[in-house]
Amino acid sequence: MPSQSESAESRSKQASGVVSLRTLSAHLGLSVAAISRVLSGSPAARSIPPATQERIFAAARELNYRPNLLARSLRRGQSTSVGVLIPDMSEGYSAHVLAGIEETLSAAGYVLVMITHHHREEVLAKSERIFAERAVDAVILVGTTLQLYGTTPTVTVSCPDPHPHVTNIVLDHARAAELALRHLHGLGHRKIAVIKGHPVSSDTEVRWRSIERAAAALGLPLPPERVVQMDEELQTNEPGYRATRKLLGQSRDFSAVFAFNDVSAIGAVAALQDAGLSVPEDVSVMGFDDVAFARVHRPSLTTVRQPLHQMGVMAANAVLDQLSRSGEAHTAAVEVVVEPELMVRATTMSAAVCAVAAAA
Amino acid sequence: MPSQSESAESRSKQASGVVSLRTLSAHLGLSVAAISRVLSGSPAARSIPPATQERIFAAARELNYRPNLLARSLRRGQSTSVGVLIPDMSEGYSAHVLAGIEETLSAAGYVLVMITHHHREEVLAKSERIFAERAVDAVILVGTTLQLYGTTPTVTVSCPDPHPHVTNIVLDHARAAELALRHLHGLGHRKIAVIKGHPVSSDTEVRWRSIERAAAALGLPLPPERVVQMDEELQTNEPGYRATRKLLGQSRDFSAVFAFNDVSAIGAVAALQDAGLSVPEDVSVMGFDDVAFARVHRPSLTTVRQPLHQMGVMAANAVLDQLSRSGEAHTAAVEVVVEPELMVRATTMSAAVCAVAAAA
DNA sequence: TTGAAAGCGCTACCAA
DNA sequence: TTGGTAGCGCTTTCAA
Repeated sequence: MPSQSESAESRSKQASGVVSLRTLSAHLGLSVAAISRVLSGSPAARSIPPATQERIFAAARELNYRPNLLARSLRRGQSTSVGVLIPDMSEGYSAHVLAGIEETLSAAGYVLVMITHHHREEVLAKSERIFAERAVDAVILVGTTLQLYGTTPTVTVSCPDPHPHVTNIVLDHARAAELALRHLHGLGHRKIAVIKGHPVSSDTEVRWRSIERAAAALGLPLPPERVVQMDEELQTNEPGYRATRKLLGQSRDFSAVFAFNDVSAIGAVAALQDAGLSVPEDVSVMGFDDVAFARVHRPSLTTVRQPLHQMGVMAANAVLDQLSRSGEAHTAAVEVVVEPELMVRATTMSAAVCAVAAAA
Repeated sequence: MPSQSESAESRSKQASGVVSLRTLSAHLGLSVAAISRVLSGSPAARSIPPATQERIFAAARELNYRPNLLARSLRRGQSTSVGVLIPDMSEGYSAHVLAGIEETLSAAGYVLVMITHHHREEVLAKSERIFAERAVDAVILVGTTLQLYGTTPTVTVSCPDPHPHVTNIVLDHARAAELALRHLHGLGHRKIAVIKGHPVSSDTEVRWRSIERAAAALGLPLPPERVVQMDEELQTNEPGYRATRKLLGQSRDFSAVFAFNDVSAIGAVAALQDAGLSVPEDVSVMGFDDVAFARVHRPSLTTVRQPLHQMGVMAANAVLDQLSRSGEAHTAAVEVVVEPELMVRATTMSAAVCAVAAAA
């Protein structure tokens, strides 16, 4: 009824049907400020009587009020959004990590600003602009060479370049290589071939160095003719297939193949079979990552499991943690190391062992 | 040098280091309005001399100016963001569609506001609030029962409920069923078992009805004992494995299995093999979707291909199309029908056929 | 050709 | 306990 409110109401473009604080203000005869305090859960709301608060909540519900987060973000200087830079999203590795990130951050009310770069330099360069324009509160990089975004809190997953102000979630690569090679060694393998990743993959270098060290520790030689590198970053089995063909051309003097990841391991199995070898009877194959189809594939794939989903969750939590105490001194460099796990399946089991396992 | 600019400068919180139009204004001695016109590519910029424009661009580059899209969105009443509601993102189907959406929309300067609902009712309900608060310009629903978001332009992919104002990208299910059954029929199969999808999957009903019709047209009976339904929505091979076990318990009188999707087809292959049957010698198996591992799996999976990536691209383009002519009358209901494609691979080839194919 | 100013919806400061 | 109001950074009329 207050005519003053009426005029405020008509001044606004209510024809558009958007319910703002002004709409509620006119409806309730209360100030915009009071309503904002109550609905945004501001600490200042404590000084407003419960009866009034209830009236405000009721009106908000009735008129279906939605705060405009763009306006809130502009005012508060934070957008409750997090930038995510990832090579790809339609393949296993990224998808698992991304799911963990998404789940955690959206539960906390955040929204993702996702960029998939497909390892293209121009997209990486553009990412800074996009994140800045959208005013993301933080950035998560997955499997990507480090990009720095000024003072924006940054968390990385499996990024090769450590940096004093960036939290990095990394696998214990030394342990991973040890698990894999020790397992093969334990099965009696002494001549092990290795498929290195494509140079563009962020884990390629560190993985290879870890394998070299673990092999040396076990006294396993890694002569050049038993090492091949993938010629493409494609997330299909083809690069692994081709790499294994090349390997077979260089040498047949090996009894096990340690592939860069699961998808290339599947390609390796196919190439070995096409060459008339059987897996695991003639050659054992070991994958890496434990993506969904590693278990599903026949023969099921022995692999070193990276807890990818959990790594996504950890990255998201690291972001939330940094954002929650953004007033404090810059946190020291953190490297969160996660543990790999050996998943023993059919591709490293002899037929006899398989039968026993199936019976169990 | 203009002291007036100086004061404008100092009034602002330049200590924060954020370069806004005001910063540029102070730097250049030009009005905020003029700079905005030039940098935002407004048509009004044509009335500004090239020399001045160049000066403005130079300063923007030099000071690394980034427009604040939050502020722009607030002012313009559109956010250049699109909401995407999807069951899951870490499995094949959604990931392929999502990749197409992401690729297309991010090339157009849009950002996604993604919600994964995992078929949980409360998340679906919450989605409206999230999209409204973030002021998305449009919404894309993937494999989800229709949600209506007021006047927000909406495009759906594989959604069961047509609606007069919603563009729906759908597969030609009749054609898909016909392709699959005709192929099996052509191989001589007369007793075909079917694994129906879980009731929660948006394609389950329409897929089943199409199969019934195509089977009738070919004179193929579908007795209840040769039909099973998946008991879970999980995107692993397990529901398909269990369904096939159940099927084998009900009947062994079939020579082919048409699974609901690729992942359940893989489960079916495993279950058949575990029951001592070989694929495709004893039983042929047909999948649906053609996700990445259908080709990679051994035996490789014959399947009905949905152009999932392309469907994502089409959905994104439909959104862009609607947004570009938002002044015009509401476009009529559109149903974009995409064509399935039969991918013949090993699981429906007899050993003899396989050998021929491998030689080719 | 350029600038002043209103205002998008919100929050937070300062008064009352 | 409540309200007025400045202002986040931007675009866009309206004037000059």
